[in-house]
Amino acid sequence: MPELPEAETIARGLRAPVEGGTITGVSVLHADLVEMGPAALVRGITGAIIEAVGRRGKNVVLRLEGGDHLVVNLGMSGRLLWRPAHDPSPPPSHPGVVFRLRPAAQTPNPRAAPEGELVYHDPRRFGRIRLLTQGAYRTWSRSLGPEPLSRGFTARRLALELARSRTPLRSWLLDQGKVAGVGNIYASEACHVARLHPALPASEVDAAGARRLHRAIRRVLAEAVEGGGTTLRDYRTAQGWEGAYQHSLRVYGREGEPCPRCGRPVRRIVFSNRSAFYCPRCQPELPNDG
DNA sequence: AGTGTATCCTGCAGGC
DNA sequence: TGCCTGCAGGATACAC
Repeated sequence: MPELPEAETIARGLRAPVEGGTITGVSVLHADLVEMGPAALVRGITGAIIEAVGRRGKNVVLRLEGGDHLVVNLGMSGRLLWRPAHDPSPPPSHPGVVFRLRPAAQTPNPRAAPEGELVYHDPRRFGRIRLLTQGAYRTWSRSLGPEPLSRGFTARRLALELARSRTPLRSWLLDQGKVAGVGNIYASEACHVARLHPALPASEVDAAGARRLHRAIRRVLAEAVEGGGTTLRDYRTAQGWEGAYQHSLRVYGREGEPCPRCGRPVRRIVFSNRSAFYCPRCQPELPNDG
């Protein structure tokens, strides 16, 4: 899934319909999606007002009145879909949890205001929904690395952290404790933009490489947010639309196609059981190769 | 510490 | 058409 740009796009699309709304009911269709169990979720959020919709890493976060946070990790195939009342479009095929909402905008007769639904949809059910108290949320958030699009994510900090690990760069980037929100697609894309081999040990990235990587991560993620995310198969925005960034991918999923920089065929390698895509010419094995 | 493997699941593409 | 295999954006636990 959904990596940072997809979670960000979903969060943005939920703000208008959801913020300020009240959760009037919850239906849990797949209990395995709810970390603390359906009963505790229903008890914990029914009647709560959603104060803000945000994102942390790849997670969509609903901040509730009173300080609790509803954290949604979309796994591989999760969607968060806003369905206005009386929406004529067909309902989601794999609903897992349905939140019924009374919108913030008060009509003259609030009881007449139609409810909408926020549907968590997830065919593979790798996603997880959890309700955290304010303190638990802070603890969880601190376990994640910096937000790559925030000011706290600096080239200097990145260089210092890279130097501490010999794990392959792609694996390092997938570690949510190092940088929050990068997944397999954008890890390959960022490595390509930075001209660093995905299997290069992190500590072998030199100072110039770390500066390029810092810029590349931010550029790729920001571009993908602008494109509304990457739809390969499952991802949709909160409105059910596909993203557009799949048309702008440089190397991910493009084995054998020409590198957009030099024209050499893109290669695919597998390590840690996952594919990485790279250009053998632009991203040589060793930092001072080629 | 880091890596490979397996696990949770379903859907889909490709080969036969 | 149908069966089988492999693969997929994530996260975690385990053995080595």
